[in-house]
This record gives sequence, C-alpha cells and structure tokens, in this order.
Amino acid sequence: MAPAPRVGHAGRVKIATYNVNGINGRLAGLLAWLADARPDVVCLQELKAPTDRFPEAALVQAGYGAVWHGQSRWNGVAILARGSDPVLTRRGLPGDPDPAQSRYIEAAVGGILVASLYLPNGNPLPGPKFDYKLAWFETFAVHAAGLFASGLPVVLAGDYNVIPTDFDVASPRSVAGNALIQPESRAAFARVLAQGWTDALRTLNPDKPMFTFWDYFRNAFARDAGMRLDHLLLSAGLAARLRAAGVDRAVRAAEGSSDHAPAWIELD
DNA sequence: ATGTCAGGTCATACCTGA
Repeated sequence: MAPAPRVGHAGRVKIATYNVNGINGRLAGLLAWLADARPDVVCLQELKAPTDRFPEAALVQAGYGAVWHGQSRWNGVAILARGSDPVLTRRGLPGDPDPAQSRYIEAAVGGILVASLYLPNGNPLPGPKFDYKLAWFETFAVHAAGLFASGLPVVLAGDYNVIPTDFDVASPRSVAGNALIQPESRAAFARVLAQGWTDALRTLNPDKPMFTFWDYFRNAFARDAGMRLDHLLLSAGLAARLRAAGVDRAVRAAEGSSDHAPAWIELD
C-alpha cells in the first residue's frame, strides 16, 4: 500500500524545482516523490530525453499536466501542474547563444508565470563552456528584468549552477576552480537578484545551508558535502506571499536518485 | 587528481557532460 500523501496547507500553492537527471531512467522515483510531496507546480531540469520521449502518459496518470522542451542526451526542461495543463508562454530563452540547447521553458499556471531553467554548468574553465555559461546568464538577466518590470507574479525556478556564497557549499576550497563558484558566476547571479528578486530558500532559512546537490563522488551525500545550486526567485508580489521553503533531502537519499534533491516553496 | 552517474553509439565498450 502506498503511503498516505501529506496533506498540504489549505489555500497554499506549493512550487518545486527538481533537477531529475534523466526523467526516464528515474521516473519511478519522480512519481513516488510527486505522490508523497504533492507539489502543485514542478519545474524539472536535465530531462535527458528528446521531446518525443517525454513520459507524458505516466505524468497524466499521476494527475499532472505538462509542457516540456526536450533534447537528445542532455539538458531538457519541463513544467508540471497538478490537476491542470500549464499554458505555455515561451519555449527556449529568447536570444539563447546556442538555441539547440533546451534550457528554458515558461508557462502560466494558476495565475502565476513560472519559468523552469537549466543554466549551463560552465566547466571546464577557462574555455567555450564557461563563456557560454556567462553569455547565457547575461541573456537570461535581460529576460528576467523584463519579467520583473512587468509586475506579474513570477517564479524563476531551476538549476542555476551557481553557489551564491561560501555559506552555500560545504567546502568552498574544494571547489575553488569550479565554474559554479567563480566570481563571474556569482556576480551574474547577484546582478539578477539586484533586479529585485527574492531568493526564497535563503530568505526563509538564513541559518541553514539548504544544500540541493551532492556529488555522486566520494560519498558526498553521506558526508553532507553538498552545495545549494537550485533556486526559486520570486517577484515582489509573490515574495510577500512566501510562507515556507525547504529541500526534500530524503529524495536524494533514495537508491538510484538524481544527484540533486527537490527544493520547494509554499505561497499563500 | 580522485571518482560516479546517464544516455548515446562507428552498441555489449567507450564516449561526453555533469
């Protein structure tokens, strides 16, 4: 018998972001988490599936409508909505320096504009991958500025592949040469925040690391050698409605898990 | 430097990206 789903707070909307690292290979774990956590909206990254191999039927069976932007082998993003179909507003980041990479999708769900993004990792550096990361970040920042200025209720959720501060990683020294922690990467993230966005997990949890990623290497999860890479940025109107935020670490602990855990928020 | 995943193919072993 399946465990009874947790009952959500009445009148709240729960929005999650999860780098699933292969939606077909890890579908069973994704469905188990959806049944247990019952998020209303889910932003997924690293589908690692072409558009025609997205497991739509299984998600519909689980009660979720979906829009997605697939790509063979790598990347791929999606937005799920419990009990409704997300209304697609944009597939692909406008002006993406490499439009062949599926890293951005945007949809309206229940009166909120939701973006699911997968920012380039950027390793190794220096080199074209790090250049692409920074170029993508700048392009995204332009789009984000327009969204913030619109005054619409917006959440920008996804794997930003940025460790915002030294508090967001177990051992800053061990990743000193990594693209995730370079001053240029952090400055780009800070510039987006400075537009007025609220970093939901950090705002409600100022004293906890709130890691969302643990490497498969060197037993990182057991040592809690993690990083906070997955972020939910809220527009001004939504920030005023923020009531709860967390990370479902148990999902990362499961056999065959993604190297990320879902991060979530609840809005009034 | 180390080492572990997934998905793909000049496929049952090796490659890339992370």
